[in-house]
Amino acid sequence: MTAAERFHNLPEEKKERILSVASDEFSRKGYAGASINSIVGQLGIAKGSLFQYFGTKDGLFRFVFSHALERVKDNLRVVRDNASRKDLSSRLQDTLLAGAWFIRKHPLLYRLYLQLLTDDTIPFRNDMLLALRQYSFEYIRSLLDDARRRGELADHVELNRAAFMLDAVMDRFLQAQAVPHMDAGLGLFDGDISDIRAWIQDLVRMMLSGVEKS
Amino acid sequence: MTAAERFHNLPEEKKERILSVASDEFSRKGYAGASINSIVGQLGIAKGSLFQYFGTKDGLFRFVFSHALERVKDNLRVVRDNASRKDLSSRLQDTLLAGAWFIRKHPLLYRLYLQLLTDDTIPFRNDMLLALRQYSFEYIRSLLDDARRRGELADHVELNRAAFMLDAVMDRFLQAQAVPHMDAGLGLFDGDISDIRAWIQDLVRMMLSGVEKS
Amino acid sequence: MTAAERFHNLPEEKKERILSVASDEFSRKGYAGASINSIVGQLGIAKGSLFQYFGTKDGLFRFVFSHALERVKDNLRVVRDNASRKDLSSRLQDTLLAGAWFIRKHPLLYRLYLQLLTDDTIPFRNDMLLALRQYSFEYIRSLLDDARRRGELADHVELNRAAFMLDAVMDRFLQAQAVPHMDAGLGLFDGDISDIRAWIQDLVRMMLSGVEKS
Amino acid sequence: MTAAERFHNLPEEKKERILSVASDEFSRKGYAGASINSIVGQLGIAKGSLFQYFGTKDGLFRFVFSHALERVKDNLRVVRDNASRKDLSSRLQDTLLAGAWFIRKHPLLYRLYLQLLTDDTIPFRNDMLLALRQYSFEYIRSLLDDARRRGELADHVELNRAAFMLDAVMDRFLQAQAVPHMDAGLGLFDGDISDIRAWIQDLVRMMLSGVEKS
DNA sequence: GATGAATGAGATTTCATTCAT
DNA sequence: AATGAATGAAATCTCATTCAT
Repeated sequence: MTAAERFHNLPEEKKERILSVASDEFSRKGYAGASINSIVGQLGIAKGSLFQYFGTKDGLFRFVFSHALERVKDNLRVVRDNASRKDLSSRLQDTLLAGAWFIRKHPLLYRLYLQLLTDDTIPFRNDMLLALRQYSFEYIRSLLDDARRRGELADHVELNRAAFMLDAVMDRFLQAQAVPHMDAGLGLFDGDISDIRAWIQDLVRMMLSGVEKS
Repeated sequence: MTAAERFHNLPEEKKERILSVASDEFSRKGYAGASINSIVGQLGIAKGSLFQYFGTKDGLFRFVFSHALERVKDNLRVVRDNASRKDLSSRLQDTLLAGAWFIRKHPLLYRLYLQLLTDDTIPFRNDMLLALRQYSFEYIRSLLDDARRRGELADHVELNRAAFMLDAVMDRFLQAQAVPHMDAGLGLFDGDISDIRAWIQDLVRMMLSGVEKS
Repeated sequence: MTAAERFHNLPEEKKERILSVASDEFSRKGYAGASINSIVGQLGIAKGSLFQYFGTKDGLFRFVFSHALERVKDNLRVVRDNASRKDLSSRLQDTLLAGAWFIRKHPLLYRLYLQLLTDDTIPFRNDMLLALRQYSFEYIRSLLDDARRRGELADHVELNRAAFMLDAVMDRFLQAQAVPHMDAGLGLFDGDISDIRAWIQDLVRMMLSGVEKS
Repeated sequence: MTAAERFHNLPEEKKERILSVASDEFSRKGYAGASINSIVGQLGIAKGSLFQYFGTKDGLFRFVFSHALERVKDNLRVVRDNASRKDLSSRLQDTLLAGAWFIRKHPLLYRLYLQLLTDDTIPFRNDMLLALRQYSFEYIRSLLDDARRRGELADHVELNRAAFMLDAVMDRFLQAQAVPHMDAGLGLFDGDISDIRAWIQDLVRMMLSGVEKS
């Protein structure tokens, strides 16, 4: 019986507690800084048990990360299906709103992703990061492809570059929900989720139509 | 004599070598993952010496980070002074070009900054991060304030939000120079620096005037 | 019901598989290096089961070892009975041939014996080792006693010393069948079993020239 | 500075104590059974120090083993030089006597060698074992080559087989000095070293009757 | 009777830090 | 001022063993 299977057989409640504590530890301290001792201490289980479930620290990190990624995909899938008939602006707004809501509910997951950007010591970092960026980029591209087909985009717009820009702004917007100080101390995102609708609308409008006087 | 003073008295060449190796280690492995052993091993100096110069690992990291920040500020100062008379589009282009050039020359410094976003174990992380974002945000705001004064911006544009968007796109653009895979594997930035002028022009045009068919 | 009884009640096929895998593990890695995890992993049975059969790691090792010893005794018994009428030279040759054949068929058992020579941590090691050496030594002594009775030996030959010498040479000859490199890389024993008859004849002739009545 | 160099710089007395305790541990418990904790406990030094000197457990074992091997070679070299003019019988006697004396003085070293025979988990075991057997075998061969040149050997004697036999008997004789019970409980070697001269003479006579020109 | 989850002691190894030379 | 030997806490990981199901 493999390590992963052993974990799978645990009661749902225990699995969730373990994932939650481990996500917290990794997202707060990074891969190298995270401590198995600290995790089992918080969980109140034996050190050996964690290694029965995941084999190594790498194994635990990978499990935590892919679990998080699945959650993100689930979320995006729902958004895409519900919004497939609307115009580009509405779909971007829906995506951002869903993303913000998700991140506020699971702030650790986003921070896990940020670890990937910088930490060379994370095993399989490159694979994980590439998979993630491709997933996000291709989602945006599919929205733009639809928009072009419907004639919503100016002719001169090159889709890869536009996708890059939209991805960047949306990603930073989401980052600001999870990482303190990313709004430069302006307190832009301290309120509850309803306050950010106006932000989202304005952001999408600026991206789509610019800021210059015409 | 304090630790910092001891470091200050070293020959310039040695100081540079120490900073360079330490930056490399921290930016690659993060704060927790970095190893003093590895640093002194690469440098070929005694472990005790490093502690004479910086007191603790924290002290070393802080010194490395603030040194990097000073370099970034130097760079931006030059850009600002040289470009103060141009219009918003030109100034953004100049900034992005200078940033890209800087990051390609000092890729480690940017990765150091990314560490700050995620690692709670970094001492004084919050202070450092806030200082950094404020510096960047205020730079963009000053560009926008000038543009409004000159009547270059549409009336409805709210400056904080616009600054946020510009900051986001530009930051991601710079990120893509330093972190592999951030361009989703499209190889957008593999060429040399002259290849990205077209990118920068298009990016700035999209930010300022949008992508939608008018 | 005792642990041993529980094992005894298992189907013959299963018992053999367990003994074979355990012998392999112990003979390869020594007592301390052997891992119960590895054994049950290879067997595909539950860890708890092994402890039901043998109680402890010690118990398993002791069982494996005495089982092996019984096999050796069985083999020698057959040789002794079949060869009781021949002269010393023929009986030594028969013994060596039977020994070589046995070791090629059960190489692990011989290596198990070698473990005993060195590993203080093996439980009851001294008892086991003494029993084994006595068994072997007395077998040789009995051959020599017969030879003296038949007048095959020179008068000056002291039987204990002669037994020691014969035991030594024969043991090393057998060792060379089981342990790679004991022939100093000459490849003396790489061929199949028929190739070693000449070796055996020559070895016995050299040994006996020293003790036989001329 | 490498680990080995660090050890080299220690005061002679300390180095000897460390080697002695480590040899004892390895030779008593085997590679896997030996415990770094136990070694540093006996030495009264910090665990980290041992790793500064030898890097890993493997490194420590290898150092201990090659140190032991050098001692053996030193011993043999002295014997060979002092005895080069004598006939085969005298030289074998000298070798055995020197070997017995050496083993009684350093019983651990011989037991270290026995570990090699059986333990697959010892790093570089095959290389070490082959080197050792070749060294021993070639020493015997050189004695026999000399003897043949001097016309001391019967024509029919094949040198490899004769070397094998001599090596075997002598090795077992030495083994009996270091491993209790190898004399089958007869107490043959319990006395002091002078008692074994008679043994040696008789052993050599028996061995050579088989190979010498009559 | 068989299972395998749980355990926690103990294994090897790394680390930042101190301090005598 | 520079060194690097010494340290011991803490890291990851393995292990034999127990016991409820």
